[in-house]
Amino acid sequence: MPKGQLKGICFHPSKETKCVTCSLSSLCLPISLNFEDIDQLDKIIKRRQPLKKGEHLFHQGDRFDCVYAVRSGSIKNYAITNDGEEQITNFHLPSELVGLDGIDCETYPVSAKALETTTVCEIPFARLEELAKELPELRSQVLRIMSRELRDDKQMMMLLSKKNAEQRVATFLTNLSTRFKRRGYSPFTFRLPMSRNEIGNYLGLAVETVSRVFTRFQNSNLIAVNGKEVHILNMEGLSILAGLPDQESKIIQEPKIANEG
Amino acid sequence: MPKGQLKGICFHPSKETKCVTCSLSSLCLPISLNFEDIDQLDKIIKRRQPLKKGEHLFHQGDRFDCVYAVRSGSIKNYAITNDGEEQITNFHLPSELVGLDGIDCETYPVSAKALETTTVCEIPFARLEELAKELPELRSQVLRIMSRELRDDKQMMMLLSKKNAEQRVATFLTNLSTRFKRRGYSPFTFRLPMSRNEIGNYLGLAVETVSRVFTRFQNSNLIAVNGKEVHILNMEGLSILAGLPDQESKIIQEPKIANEG
DNA sequence: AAGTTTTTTTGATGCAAATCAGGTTTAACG
DNA sequence: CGTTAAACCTGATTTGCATCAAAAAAACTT
Repeated sequence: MPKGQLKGICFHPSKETKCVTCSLSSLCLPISLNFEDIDQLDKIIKRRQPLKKGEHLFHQGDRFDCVYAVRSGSIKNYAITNDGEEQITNFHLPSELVGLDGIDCETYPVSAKALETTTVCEIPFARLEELAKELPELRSQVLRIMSRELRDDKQMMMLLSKKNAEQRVATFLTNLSTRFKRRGYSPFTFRLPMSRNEIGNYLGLAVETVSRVFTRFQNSNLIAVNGKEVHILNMEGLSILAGLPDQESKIIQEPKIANEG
Repeated sequence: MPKGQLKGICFHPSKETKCVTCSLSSLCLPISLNFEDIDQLDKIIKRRQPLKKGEHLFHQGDRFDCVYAVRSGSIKNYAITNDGEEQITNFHLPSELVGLDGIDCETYPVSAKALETTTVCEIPFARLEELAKELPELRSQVLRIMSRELRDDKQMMMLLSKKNAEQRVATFLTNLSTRFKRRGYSPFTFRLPMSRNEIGNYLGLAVETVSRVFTRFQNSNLIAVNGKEVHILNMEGLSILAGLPDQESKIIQEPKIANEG
């Protein structure tokens, strides 16, 4: 399923890769940097030992010092709520940045945990800010990434406040599909890195509901599921259920009212 | 109820104020800038004519060019969903920045509408980026503000996926109270700038439910409501219902597991 | 490979909140 | 100022999903 070496096993990550040769650079921080600038960025980045499934990148409350780019595998962000429950706030796939919501904090506001064997690039934030002084492109790239995350969060808020169980799961699957596609994987066939429980937690649904919706989707030939393996059989049907993407909704505008400026 | 001139009526905003003399500067962009730097920031900011209730600051789909700081009044952000429904994504009070989620977009991804007579400072984003080149403090302030919004969004996601109707409304009221307090208003007595409908929309509840919860809170002497006027009678009770703030939750940590790094 | 734990699935039941319906109050406006 | 529309409240009913319970499947252990 993986194309190229996206998911290549790298036990010596330090010597293995540089941003310049990284297949993810077109989706990650280096976007829109020239070769020289990428090289400068590269110098401040540390490649860490791969995390095993269940290991933490950082804990809620740890001193904030770095942001991380996922190289392979996947990460979940979660917080512990007042009543001691886990609440998942995000899943991160390769090329995505983890830890941005801690920038103005002493400590990370959430924990980050590997869902599978995962490699990351560690970016000391202080040095990133230093470097950003000289590289306007890098600066605006950080802003763009954060702005995108803001928009994704608003989308998530809409999902949680307006969509029913089927729409939520359909949105989740099409969203994952899109992200896999951009990373060079098949948009139709992929392996879910997270459990049903985690999907439910993230989507504001009970595990049982997630399971039931999966079964229903299978019965109506939208998808075929085998454990964590998912095949999307009817992408259009799934997309319609999910609620069409943003382009469409932009056409629909609120009718202008009399007292309008 | 307002203290000082926070909510002062200003029909000639252009000559009226500069960041240096603005009572909100300690909450807004100029934070941590010295006098000279504030002056530079001031030069790129335009004070617009006040918006009347219901007027738009911008529409979803308008070309993105400026972010705005609310000076007085309040703004709601909303998007139109695929099925033509309005979905409110945020309310903005004085000193808060509007439009940050459009930074990496051609166009604003949401609309912004005045909930009452509202004055804003208009900040052309291109010029802000220019200025940020020379002012590292300004740069990190923008990052901090965005990072904070990210965290607020995660909080909102938790509210929407885990909290029941009473907890949502309690959270909403205590949150507003805190924000009013920081801005120099009473945390116990304030006027809701938005309708029950808008509260429900934002909190993922039906209008009727919001209304019922208000009544229940009133019956249990947590608050006294008269239309849009709210008095908080038992702040502690309300806070407990809302789920205690972040400090508490940081103490509770997930028990470390065997396979931990 | 047998045993143990965890995850997933399926069914039955209960409940919180949505929806529906009606009445009341408040705001808007000619 | 009176008329109309919008916002708000309250009760009755419905319903989607959570919860409870328990079996089946998968994933670790030894």
